[in-house]
Amino acid sequence: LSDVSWEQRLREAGYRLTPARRAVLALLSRAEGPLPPGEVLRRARALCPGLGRATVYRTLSLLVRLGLARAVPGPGGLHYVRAEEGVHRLVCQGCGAELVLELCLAGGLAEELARRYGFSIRGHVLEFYGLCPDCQKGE
Amino acid sequence: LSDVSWEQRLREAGYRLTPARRAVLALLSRAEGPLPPGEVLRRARALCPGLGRATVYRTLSLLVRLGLARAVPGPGGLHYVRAEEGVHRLVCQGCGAELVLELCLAGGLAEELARRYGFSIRGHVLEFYGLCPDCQKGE
DNA sequence: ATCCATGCAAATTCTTTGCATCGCG
DNA sequence: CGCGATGCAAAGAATTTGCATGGAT
Repeated sequence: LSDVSWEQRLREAGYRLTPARRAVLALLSRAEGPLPPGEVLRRARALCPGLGRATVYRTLSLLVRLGLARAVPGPGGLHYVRAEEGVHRLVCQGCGAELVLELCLAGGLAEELARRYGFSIRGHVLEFYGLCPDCQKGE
Repeated sequence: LSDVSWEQRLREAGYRLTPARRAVLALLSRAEGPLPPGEVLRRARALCPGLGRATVYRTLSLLVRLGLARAVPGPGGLHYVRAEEGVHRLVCQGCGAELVLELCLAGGLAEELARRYGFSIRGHVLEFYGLCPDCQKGE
């Protein structure tokens, strides 16, 4: 998804394209991983000075509703990532270390689910949980 | 995972087996899906009257650390499920409706990840996000 | 008997809401 | 211009922490 198609999707759904939304959108695009709302605010202010906390929350939940972003469990609550077709992570339960995986095996499955349940599938999350080599020692 | 093996795992890790922990453990076992902490408290009090809110939070995060439970994104924050080998859901981004899926396709992959990254894999989450038939109309 | 775990309540942090104003379309 | 979107501040939830007490081992 390019930034342009994001903007189109907002418009299609009847929402306005504002500096605040552009900033959050752009920020999530560049982020290297899931971010908590507070961090989204901090970083987005570089792109949109004076941005308010409430707007970040409103924008994040709008983006999730539209399928442009996704919430994943993280330290201290929900973290947000740009919704690509799939999110694939390997997370250590000991230290929280996180690896982004390059695989994808859910494509065909998504189609079957769409058929079977009538869902329009927008994306998926595949996360593996375990202990990294270091944390296995401490166990 | 049976309740018994949960208890053993707590002990192995050097933690005490208390009524509060037993209650939360038992509750998650019977739950039909992920629950928010407040709901865990409400239900667990049936099994352990006088259970405190703080204890629920402490217990949930302990269970996650030990790999006995897992946090997933839900309305209003994190929800918790008993960690089985895998969690598989189909979630509507419009209304929050949730279907539990019976499939599993991650088994072989887990082994490869263990080999490649040295992780000890304890479980996984596979979630599909989209719009249910009803919410597609409103779009 | 020893400490870990608990319950309570306060402190802190996170999220939502109300409302006047601003600015996109 | 009109109405949706914003920022601020206050309200409301959710989560964490400190500490004296109770209970598991």
